[in-house]
Amino acid sequence: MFPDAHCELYHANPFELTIAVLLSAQCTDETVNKVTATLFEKYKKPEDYIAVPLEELESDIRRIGLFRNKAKNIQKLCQMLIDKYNGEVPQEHELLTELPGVGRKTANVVVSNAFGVPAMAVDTHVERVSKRLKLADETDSVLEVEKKLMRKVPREEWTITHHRLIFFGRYHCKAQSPRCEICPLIDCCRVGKARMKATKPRKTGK
DNA sequence: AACTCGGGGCA
DNA sequence: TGCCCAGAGTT
Repeated sequence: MFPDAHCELYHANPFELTIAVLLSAQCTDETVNKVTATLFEKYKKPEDYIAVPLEELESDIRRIGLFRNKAKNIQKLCQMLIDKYNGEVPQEHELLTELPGVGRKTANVVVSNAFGVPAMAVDTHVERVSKRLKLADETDSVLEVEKKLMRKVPREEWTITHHRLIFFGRYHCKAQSPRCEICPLIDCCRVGKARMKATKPRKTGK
């Protein structure tokens, strides 16, 4: 769907994408990819996830953080898909957020990457980068950041923009160790220059 | 707004 | 070892 998406899970079908994004909360994409690689071999449809005991599903995703909550949510989610949507993932954002474990960010990722609806998915990376680059105020909530980004970027580029910002935040403008010394956006940054000055003198014998 | 869940990755 | 991480739900 998005050939330059930074993460394998964005190339999955709507159902697998939903499961993968739900699993990705509070852990890195590399970890999720390792688990889903084998998980999607064993579980193909919603029926497959509820056909096994909860303990077995927990064990299958045990390497992911928060795995107990996530396993429980996945089984409830699959049951809801079967009961209400004929086993398919609904395409409406509002219906998606009614699913257990699916919040605003996950729903935005699903509608934009699986169904082609432009959306700005704001996670911690997008929030941090947006605030550093003055695309939003430091005290803005996640929702406020999302609105400001949508205002600044053309609608048809919302989806690819959140991919770019996530990639930039994950691999370059990191939370704890941003690579300010080689950053081309240093002049637009709220904290970059001050940070470089503060971390520069590494051998001041005081 | 603050708290909790939780194993993996990284310094 | 300690600390943080592609969030969501509850209080």
